[in-house]
Amino acid sequence: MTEYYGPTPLATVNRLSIYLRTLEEAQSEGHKYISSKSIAERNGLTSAQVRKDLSCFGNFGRKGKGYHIQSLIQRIRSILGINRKWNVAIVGLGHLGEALAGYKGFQRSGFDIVAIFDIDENKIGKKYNGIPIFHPDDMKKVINRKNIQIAIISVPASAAKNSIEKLVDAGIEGILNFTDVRVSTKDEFVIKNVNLAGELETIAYYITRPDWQCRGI
Amino acid sequence: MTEYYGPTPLATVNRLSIYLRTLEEAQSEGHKYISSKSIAERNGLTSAQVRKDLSCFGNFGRKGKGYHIQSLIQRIRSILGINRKWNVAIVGLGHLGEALAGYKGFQRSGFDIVAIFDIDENKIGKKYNGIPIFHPDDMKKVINRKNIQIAIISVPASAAKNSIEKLVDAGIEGILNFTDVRVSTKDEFVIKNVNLAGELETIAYYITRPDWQCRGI
DNA sequence: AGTTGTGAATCTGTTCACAGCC
DNA sequence: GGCTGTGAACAGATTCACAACT
Repeated sequence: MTEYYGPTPLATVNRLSIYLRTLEEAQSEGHKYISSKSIAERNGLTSAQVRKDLSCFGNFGRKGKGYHIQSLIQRIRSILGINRKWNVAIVGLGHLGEALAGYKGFQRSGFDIVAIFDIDENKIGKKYNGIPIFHPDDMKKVINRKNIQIAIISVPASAAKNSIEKLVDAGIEGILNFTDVRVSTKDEFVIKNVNLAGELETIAYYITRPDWQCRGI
Repeated sequence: MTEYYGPTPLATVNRLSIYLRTLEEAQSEGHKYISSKSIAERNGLTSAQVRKDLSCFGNFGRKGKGYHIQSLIQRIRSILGINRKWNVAIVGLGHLGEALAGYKGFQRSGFDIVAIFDIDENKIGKKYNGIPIFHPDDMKKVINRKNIQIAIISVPASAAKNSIEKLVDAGIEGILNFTDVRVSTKDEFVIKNVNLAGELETIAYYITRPDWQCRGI
């Protein structure tokens, strides 16, 4: 029996979210236990990979039986750190910002969007989807007062760098960045970049080169 | 000199989009040449990685000088398959669908959104952002008539599986999937999944475990 | 029989370090 | 001196295969 569960592969962390959704799905189908094989099949993975991923965090399974869904859900939520509430801000209320502010999936994982920042004077002081809108100059104040840990950036590329600096200055802990801008920083925060055009470009690449096959990416 | 540029690492393909944006940025700053070191620094990568990535596709650089920006942009666009137009459909005109339909970044890379599908009778026959809205039952007809290669799925999870099946049946070549649903398929199409809640969950994980350090993800 | 957990083997991707060219 | 391109070394992630348990 292994006692030390050391640095976890980044790839494993990314898959935990997928496992969580699979478990919730299996539970809603009325299952009590699920095997690594079933988790794998539902996601186009191998069962060995599922077992190895989960074994990074402990011995959750029962041989011959599989994993107890209810308790594995709790475990994964705890591992991911979503067995609590997170306060989230959205910076930039364009189309994308509106979509993210209205996205139901965030609430379900314990992410509460509690503030929006935008430079449009017509929006400031009002609410969108029940969420108050502030001027970016008030970022530090609002982030501290509302105890916001994570920000989602959906501003135009030209405003991105400045927004990130302001957020870091305000003491934000994590940033989900939807702009093209990439920061290389030594500061103490976590940043994850999502490049929407890049996703389509990757698809175009694989369509163009069907021989170098790679279906699910 | 290597003549065969074989199966390219998936990770490399993903970075090509980043390089492309970096090159466009450097060009707009007035540069003619750029070194692998500069590309790397702008993105928090190593210069060796940039060189190795680019060397997958040919010898584009000039020793002692760097890469000619203008021609490297053309090369990468050609490699990615975006030196042409792609016709794209959006399936599901909720908040996210609207955001994607209005997203400027797609146009810039040659992705034209030419059709939207939604079940809302009040929307069908109208336009959003100048893009005509159709009933999903007409998918096969519209996709063929408008020569659509790629679809973006932003429907509720409950409708996702059906939408994917309809798209594949209509002969779609690539799908960008924003729903939780994962398909494991043997069919001849490329699918890429983007999990928005999962992105935030990964951030929560790394905030919760600051010791297992990993800043830019 | 069915399934987990895991060491070993394999595969994939990154970094090093330097020859070769400008 | 500066920079690319790349083989070799290294690190990371996946798959194999099987002992152990129910």
